[in-house]
Formats: sequence, C-alpha cells, structure tokens
Amino acid sequence: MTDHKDRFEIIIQKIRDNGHKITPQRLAIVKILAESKFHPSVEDIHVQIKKDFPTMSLATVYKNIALIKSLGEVLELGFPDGSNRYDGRKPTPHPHVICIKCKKIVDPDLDSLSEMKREVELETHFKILNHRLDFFGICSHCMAEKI
Amino acid sequence: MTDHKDRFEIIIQKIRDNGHKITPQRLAIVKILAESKFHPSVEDIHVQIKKDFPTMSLATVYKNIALIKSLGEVLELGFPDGSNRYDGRKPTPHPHVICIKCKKIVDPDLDSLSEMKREVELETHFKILNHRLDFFGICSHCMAEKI
DNA sequence: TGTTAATTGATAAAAGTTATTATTTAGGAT
DNA sequence: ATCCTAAATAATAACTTTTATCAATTAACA
Repeated sequence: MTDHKDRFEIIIQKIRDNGHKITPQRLAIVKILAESKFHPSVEDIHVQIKKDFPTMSLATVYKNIALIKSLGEVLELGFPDGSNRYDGRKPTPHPHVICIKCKKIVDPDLDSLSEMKREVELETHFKILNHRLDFFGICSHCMAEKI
Repeated sequence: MTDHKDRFEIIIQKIRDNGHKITPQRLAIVKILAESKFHPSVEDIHVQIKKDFPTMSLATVYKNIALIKSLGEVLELGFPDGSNRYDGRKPTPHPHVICIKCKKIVDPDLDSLSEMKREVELETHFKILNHRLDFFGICSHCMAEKI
C-alpha cells in the first residue's frame, strides 16, 4: 500500500504550507497517524513514540493532533465511554465496524449512505454537512475464540 | 402523545420490578427523560430539577441515569466533544439529525438501515449487535436566521 | 410505627484534556 | 556557518466531567 506513504507526505506538506515547523516529534506523530490501521488513541500514540523519544510529552501529542485535525487531515472518533481514536488514513467521514471484545475497527464499503443523506435532507429539511456511522458487534476472530 | 406517559410508567415499573425504591428525585429524573424531546444533558436535567428540588445533587442525577441505562430504558448519546445527551423516549438505537448551530436533535425515519446492517455483516463477517448513526447539519430555522 | 437497607447530598477522587510557562529549537536572515 | 526570533516542546498546573466515598436521610416492608 503506497497510500500510507502518500498520506504521510500529504499531511506533512499541509503542515508546512500552513506555516508550521517540522519537528522530529511532529514527524513521528504524523507517521503513526498516516500509517496505522489500528485507529490509535492518544495514549497509544504517546506510548509508541516514547520508545524513540523518551521525553515526548503527552501535551505534545494532544497539540499536534489538534493541529492536524484543524487542517482536516485526521478523523476523530469519540465514543460514548469517553475514549477517542484517530484515523489519519481516511480523514473524511466513513462508516466503522467496531468489535466490542477486541476493540478492532474495520472500514466497510457501503454505498447506500449518500442516498440515505438525501432521504434525511428531504424529511428533516436540514442541510446535512457531516455524518457518523458506527456498527458495534463481534468480529469473526473473537466469535471463534469465544473469549 | 400518550406515548410519553407510557414511557414514564414503563420506566418506573421497571425500576420497581428490579427492586429499587421510588423516590421523589427519581420520579423527577424519570419524568424528564421520558417526556423531553430535547435530548437533555445531565446538566440540563440537574438545572431543571433544581427548580423543584433545590438540594438535588448532581451525583444523584448521574446515579439515576446509570441505573436507568443499566435497565436499557435510556439511550446515551456521547459526542466527540465529550458531551452526553439522553433519550428516554426511544431507548433503542436510532438515527439522529443534529443541528450544529442550535444543538437541536431530531429523529428521522429511515428504513434502509436494517438492510445496511445485513450488508455490513456479509462484508465484514462481524455479528452486528448495535449501531450509531448521526447526521450533522443546519436546521431550517438556523438556515433562515443566518445566525 | 419501627427497622433496615437503599438512596441522597456533599464532597473528594479519578480520568482525560487543555492551559501555562520556562526552555529548546526550526527555519529564515545575516 | 551562525545568529535571531517566533514557534514548539516538556513539565506541570488547572480545568472539566464523571465516579467513588460516606454520613445522614428515607422508602418499603414487617
């Protein structure tokens, strides 16, 4: 998948274009956001980067994610339990399928969603700008393991 | 709408059936959850009840919502900004349409969702148990006001 | 009416995020 | 290559929201 490298470069370029500096810490955070299929949490990112940057501050992770979010290059997934997960590979809204056992997050292909948006606009007279669709269930792996 | 009164009685009965006591504070909280179309927050509920019960503690609101939630009689809507809103009129998952200006929440009628669930199960091999679908936009009122 | 366990109210604690500030550093100018 | 300055980092304090604690109160039953 060369997509991951593209995403990394797209995000870095956008940061540069908006007049922000490129620091080693910033590069490390963008790298994880751009490449991780895991939909990592802030804590995940912090723990992983501390291997290479033992002095990496949690605040720096938060500030960089806020910056990248403001540039529209990362999708924030907040959950009712208060946890937040991030997707820098596909920063535009898209459905997620989440395993409630192992917390794995999968991106399904659904094409009926844009039609549903039109349906909602007709019925409610809202101008729809954004959406969020999550399915919660148990993945085939956890189902087999009966964990 | 007699539905609202029914919801109130259903929730109270369920609380009773599960061996919990009926207190005036509890009645007031259930009343708001069962009747409010507004999808109130914990703070909204607390403020409203303090008019009648000046000593009402915020902790009591939290504890009662947790109880009612555990009985499956209220739907919790957590948002990425950390806010939580509650729906005691329709406690099973259903789509919401949210105005990003005035924070109004509307329930649309969508029937293509169960079909979408089957589609997801086929594609991902997950057993889907639950879902969450929110549309974000601007309501006709805010659009007209250009607020 | 009395008894007892659940509930309430007040507050402390916990968890997660944001703000503050001194120090460091990236990147342009010299 | 070095200097300068504004931005970024690290450490920590402050803040926000939710949960836990515990003494005082009260609903429900005998």
